[in-house]
Amino acid sequence: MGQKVKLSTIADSLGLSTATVSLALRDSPLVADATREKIKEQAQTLGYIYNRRAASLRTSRSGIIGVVVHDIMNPFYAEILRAIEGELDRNRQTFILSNHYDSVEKQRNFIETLLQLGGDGVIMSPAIGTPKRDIALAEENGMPAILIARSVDEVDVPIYRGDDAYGIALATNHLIGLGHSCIAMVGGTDQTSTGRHRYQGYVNALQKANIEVDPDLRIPGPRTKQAGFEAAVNFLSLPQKPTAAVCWNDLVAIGLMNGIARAGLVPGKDISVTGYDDLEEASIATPSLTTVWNGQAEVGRMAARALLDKLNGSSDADGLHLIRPEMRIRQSTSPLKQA
Amino acid sequence: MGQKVKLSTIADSLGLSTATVSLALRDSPLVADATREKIKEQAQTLGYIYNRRAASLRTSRSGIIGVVVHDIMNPFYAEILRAIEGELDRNRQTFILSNHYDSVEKQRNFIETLLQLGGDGVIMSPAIGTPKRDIALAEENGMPAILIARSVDEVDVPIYRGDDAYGIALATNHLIGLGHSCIAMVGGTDQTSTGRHRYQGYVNALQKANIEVDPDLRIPGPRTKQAGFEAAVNFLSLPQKPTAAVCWNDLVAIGLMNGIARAGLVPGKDISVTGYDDLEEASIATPSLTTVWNGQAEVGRMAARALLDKLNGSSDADGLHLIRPEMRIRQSTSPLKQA
DNA sequence: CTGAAAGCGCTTACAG
DNA sequence: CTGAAAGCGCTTACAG
Repeated sequence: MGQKVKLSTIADSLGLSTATVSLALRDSPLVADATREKIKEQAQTLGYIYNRRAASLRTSRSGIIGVVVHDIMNPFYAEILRAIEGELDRNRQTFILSNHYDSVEKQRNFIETLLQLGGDGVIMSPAIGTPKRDIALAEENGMPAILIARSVDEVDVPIYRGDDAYGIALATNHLIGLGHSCIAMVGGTDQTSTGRHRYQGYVNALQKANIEVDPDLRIPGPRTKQAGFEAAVNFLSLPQKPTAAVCWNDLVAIGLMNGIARAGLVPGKDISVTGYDDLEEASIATPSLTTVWNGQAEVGRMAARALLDKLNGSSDADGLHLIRPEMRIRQSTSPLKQA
Repeated sequence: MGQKVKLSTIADSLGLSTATVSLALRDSPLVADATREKIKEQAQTLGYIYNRRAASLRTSRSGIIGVVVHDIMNPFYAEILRAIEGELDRNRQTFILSNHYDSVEKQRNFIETLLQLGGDGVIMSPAIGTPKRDIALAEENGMPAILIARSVDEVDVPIYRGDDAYGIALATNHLIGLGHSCIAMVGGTDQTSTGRHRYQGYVNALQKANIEVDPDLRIPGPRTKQAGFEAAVNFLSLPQKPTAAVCWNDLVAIGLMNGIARAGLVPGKDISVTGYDDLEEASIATPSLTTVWNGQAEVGRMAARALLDKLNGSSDADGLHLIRPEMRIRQSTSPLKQA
């Protein structure tokens, strides 16, 4: 430890005032070059550590940005976070990460902690059931919020996410184009906006192709590889014998393919499977996964940019910004085999 | 925004002093019950937000703990982080996460930022080439450090990691026991302590079984699924035609199996493959992965505990703590086929 | 170009 | 059981 080196330590040792030292260390042009150099050198040799708490107490800007998502370990969020990190790093912001695991309470605790630390802003993929007052809590205390991946009704902050209904329709149409008509939808939940949009997109595509929608072909729930794997049993025992599955995301699709393979069938040949997100992993799965690119990196980058812009005074990013998904056709889908 | 509600706002509105309000909000027994209740109610209605920067400036304790690892998106670290998170949450500490991507500079920046924020401690999986002075930087400024997963020479802080040499020998012996003698080692690097220990463990096991060690059977480098997938080409074209692969970790093993399958061979039957870590994913891979449990959750939990204990004054955890790995036998390994 | 002084919002002895 | 006052380490007008 030793005794703390602070501005006044440097100032005293050089016979200057703390005001001058403070200005010099932040490269103010008010300080003479020679003085500045001398001060910086001294700071270095004394091992001075800038106290951001003290500074931010004074300036009420902390350089801290919070990010809270369902689960940072989920590769979907991980890819978004990587993009956010890149953007914030470039702007020398510290970011604090948290999972809410879809607990509104955990999410609120995080927002409160962030406020206590004087966070400059927050990027969040809201937990299921997030009330708008939780977002208002941040905004009203001067901490702007940006939403990613999911919407919250009646909230007018910037939102960045993929166009889910459009994207899932791409996948469904792809399968219909290959001749499939008995197509199951595996995974997702009506409790999130994303879940509702994706199911709706699937239903729309079927109807447009005059294929009857059978609610029993929906296996709701799975959102992870493990759950997709376990869902294979249900999927394979559906009385309608689907020949294809539109999956909630890549994780579910990969899990489902593993489950199908375990049962002795060949995914991509016996059963066509589509994913969603186009994770890095999708292209190295076996078979490589036909999926829908969902622009994780775009979402992360744009959300971070929007927040930084907002902190710098501009605020024209409010409202919904949809990323347009794109089809990625690989080996996990193939034309319907004639019986 | 409105004007900020602070202690004095509450104090003034109730005709009390800030000292009393401060004590009441932190449940000091010095304050009369009735007064405390009144104060808490008022804080609630005014929407008071505790200013931790101000408090920590005074107390020099921030409730912030930093965690920096190679890559939080790597499931190995993700599983450790999950355990750390659980332990810190329980103790109402905020944790700040960062990747260093094996950049010593990025890691040092993080440590400095943490010091500036008044971090109470740091848990780190040190970047390749971390000099001991970077750890000293934290320690000397009153921020204790705990190492996980990797060691740094000549540093006497607590270290929690698996016993890599022992663990990889378990995997190697398992394959030898199945009759394999031409066993490749895929992935890892001599630049980390972990990499050196694992290769050494592999070499030791072979020598003990009187199997000649062929350096060409080592394919160094891969540490990700993608890299493991790509390494399959090299692996399959080795002139010695190995019948088994000891992989650096589960990710490499799963990638390698995918690559092997892509080449028309059946992993687990034609080629035996072992992983390392026993990620959640290992058991749902196809074939399910024979691997070595590496105690990620243990490491995370113990490291967090050690740090919290240290912050509370005890410090008997210095030095190396090895978690003993265990074999998990599944479907990706099988007896050597007789030619 | 540099310095003296106030203040950011808390907590903590110290009095009473 | 409650209050007055100092101080944590900065930054920012304001003077000179």
